[in-house]
Amino acid sequence: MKKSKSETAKTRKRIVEVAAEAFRCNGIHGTKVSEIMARVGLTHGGFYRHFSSKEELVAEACTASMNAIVDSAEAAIGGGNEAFLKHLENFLSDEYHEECPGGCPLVAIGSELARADMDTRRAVSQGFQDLIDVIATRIHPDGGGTARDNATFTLSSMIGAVTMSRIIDEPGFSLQILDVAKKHLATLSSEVQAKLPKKNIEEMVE
Amino acid sequence: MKKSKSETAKTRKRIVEVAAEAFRCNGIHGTKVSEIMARVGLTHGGFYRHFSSKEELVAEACTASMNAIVDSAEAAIGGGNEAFLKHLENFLSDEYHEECPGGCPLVAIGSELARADMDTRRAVSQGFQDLIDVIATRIHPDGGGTARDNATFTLSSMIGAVTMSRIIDEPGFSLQILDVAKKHLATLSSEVQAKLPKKNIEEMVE
DNA sequence: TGTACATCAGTGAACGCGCGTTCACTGATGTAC
DNA sequence: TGTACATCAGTGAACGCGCGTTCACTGATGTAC
Repeated sequence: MKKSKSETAKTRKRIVEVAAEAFRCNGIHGTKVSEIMARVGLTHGGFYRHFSSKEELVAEACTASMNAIVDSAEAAIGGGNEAFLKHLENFLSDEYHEECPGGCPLVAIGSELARADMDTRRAVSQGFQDLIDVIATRIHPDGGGTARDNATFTLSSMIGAVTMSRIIDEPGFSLQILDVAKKHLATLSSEVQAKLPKKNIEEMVE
Repeated sequence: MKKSKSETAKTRKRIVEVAAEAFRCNGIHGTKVSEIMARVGLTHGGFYRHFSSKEELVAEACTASMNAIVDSAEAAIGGGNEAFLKHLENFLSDEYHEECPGGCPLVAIGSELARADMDTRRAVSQGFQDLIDVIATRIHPDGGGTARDNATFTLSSMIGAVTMSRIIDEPGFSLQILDVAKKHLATLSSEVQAKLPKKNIEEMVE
């Protein structure tokens, strides 16, 4: 049953993708290696041809999840200020409703990540910094100190809001938490627009 | 080895206290029943004289953790506006450094809570709402709509900041995340003071 | 190009450990008379 | 008040299941000649 190199690589990638989604849905502890492999269409024994341990997979899956989020944020930046705001607002809605596929590991497995091994935390930290950079660039093109601070606060407060909305057992209140966060997002955005000369905003779109 | 009723109750309470701290330190999955009992000074077998399952203990431990936080917030409200602000700022410092005893479960085990059973989530949700009430009262005595929204955002953004500061593997950046959140806390506070007539603030102290 | 051998992705049974839970037992305290 | 029995918190061995990991084996593909 030997496979070609490209097929092997494809399988490995598929395992990472499936794992990333599973971890976000059910947590790291809540996801079995055998479950991931079954979802890929393989048996669990073959897992160790691709990874030396579950931990190694966790690190790669988190990297993949973070990269996906950073990429989509970078893509959204091309759509102008309002489109980017919508993109952020989306994070405060879809996340909560769909729960599974399009999630942010910082929210979905946040407290597990704080106790994860070095590689995983490093990967996730890098992704967080990248996200901040993207948002800071949107807030102010030179990405200077204040813009970065604002981006940091914006991101961490969004993460807090979604985290809480998922813990709360009363759907109406969950939505309210997200709505309040959205309002603050809008406030920030209008402040930014008021401060920046219009042409700067145009330039930002590059 | 039969114990008096009050002794039995004391033991049970002690188990809850120890468990609450252990869960916050090492997570729910990361804490063994036997470990909790050992720390109380008992063997694991006796656990089931007090609780029907680990899950039941989780719910009670979370209730205890949340109650402690709400109580200390309520106590801080008596110290005036500045003292209360300091209290909130503390949440954004001690939490991060001491990591263990004085922690908030919403941060320490946030993503595990989102997947916890009904009783646990209900207990934690109640605690969150209580905390919001306390903060809203401080922001505006009648605790009306806007005050509650502000309190909600304040709390959830604080939770996000501490959550992220614990995930990030670079200590300097962790502190920065917390500092940025503190700055926003101060901003909110000064806005509140500017808006409220001074006597109202005095009255709030009751 | 064709043949023989090496490689290695994938299989599925089995291992081994951890951990929640159970259980027979102990013995100190509470209770009934 | 004193005595006999019942209760039940706590003990520690054992159970049982789950899950990460290992391993002997298979057979299709890659490689050497």
